[in-house]
Amino acid sequence: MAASIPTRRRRRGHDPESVLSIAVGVFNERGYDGTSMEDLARALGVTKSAIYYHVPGKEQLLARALDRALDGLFEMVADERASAGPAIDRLEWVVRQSVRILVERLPYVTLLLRVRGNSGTEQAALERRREFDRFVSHLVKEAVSEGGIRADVDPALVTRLLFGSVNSITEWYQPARGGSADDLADALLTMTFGGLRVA
Amino acid sequence: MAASIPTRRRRRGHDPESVLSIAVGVFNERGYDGTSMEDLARALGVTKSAIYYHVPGKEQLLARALDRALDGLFEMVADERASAGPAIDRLEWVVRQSVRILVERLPYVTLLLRVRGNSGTEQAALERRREFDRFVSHLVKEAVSEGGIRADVDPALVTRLLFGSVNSITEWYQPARGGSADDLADALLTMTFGGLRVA
DNA sequence: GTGTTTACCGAACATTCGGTCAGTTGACAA
DNA sequence: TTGTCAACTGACCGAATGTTCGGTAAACAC
Repeated sequence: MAASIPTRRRRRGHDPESVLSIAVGVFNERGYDGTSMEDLARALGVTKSAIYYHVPGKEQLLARALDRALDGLFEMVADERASAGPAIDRLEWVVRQSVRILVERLPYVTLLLRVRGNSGTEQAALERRREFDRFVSHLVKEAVSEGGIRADVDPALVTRLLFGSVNSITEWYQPARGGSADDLADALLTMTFGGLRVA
Repeated sequence: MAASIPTRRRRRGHDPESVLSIAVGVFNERGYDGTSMEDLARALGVTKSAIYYHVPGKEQLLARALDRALDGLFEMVADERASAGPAIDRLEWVVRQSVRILVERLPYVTLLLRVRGNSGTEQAALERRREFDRFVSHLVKEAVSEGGIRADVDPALVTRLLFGSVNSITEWYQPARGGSADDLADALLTMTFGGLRVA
């Protein structure tokens, strides 16, 4: 007789990681403030109080999720490819990597982009995000002054419009149906760097 | 004397309109779900219960705000300039008008773009919004097949990236400091239609 | 077997939520 | 002077909120 069929032997069981990933999913569906611990409990298949065995509370869940997104962005900025070479090439690389991170860590970045600063946790995340934005903005300015980007546009404005397009990916991208991160980045760079209009 | 026509002398105080515009401001600062009626009361300088003298409740406030944004978009779509002429020109016009509406009705559109469908009110707004998106998406497809827009990009994808850029305006535009809606639209169309890169 | 740990439940906590209602105020008309 | 009425207050309601805590069944270690 087959000694031990290990299926369903072990009790299901959550850990902080699985709680986080499921919670972030619900946060993105209903919004952080619109999500109650009861909602999370239902999604996890446990009672409210069980959540507190794995994580300290709702806000910690948010903090961990936001860090996961921000850490990705800052790891990229630290890469030498973000600091060496022609600014236009660095910008293209940063845009491409941003799309990659956004797709890889989709739920976490989605959550980050919806943060409004309602708590200390959110304000801290906003400040880190602004630091990233400043980095990119500086890059665009360099690209303009190096002649890689047309000079008849305001660099700060272009940065915002460009990353508005990048960040919008969180609003509609579905990993199952959409193309790869590279395909996305190709389309985005074609439009913003090359232009849509047929000459 | 036919002076029975009531001279509209108003006492100091609020009306449904002023309550709405202040409420939408708070909704955009803290998020709809993150805003309590107590928060609104504080911003209005009255007690919670005074709000109910002017409006039926919190969700009605949201519904009215969302309609104000959506009505603007659908009025534009109904204009003949959205339906007649080369698709590339119609698209440019729609983008330009979208920017204009977004700037004119900034707080209302901002609120609309953050709706996730948590209630019947929100779901109804989402459905109207999707209808608008479908209109624009169709316009891009036409522009591709008419040869106005390069054919090596997926029309649906381009629509999303393009309007991701447009919609991002709500995330950072400040009427006091930023340029006019026309300036914004110029920069946006320069980037997306003409391309950033110097040839 | 016994003891320990893991993962959870159910009840309760104080607080806040959106909303109701009887009553008050003060500007105005008569 | 009196009455009207728009605009508002303050007390309150039941429900929902995030969180705590005592207890417990199952899995594991010995």
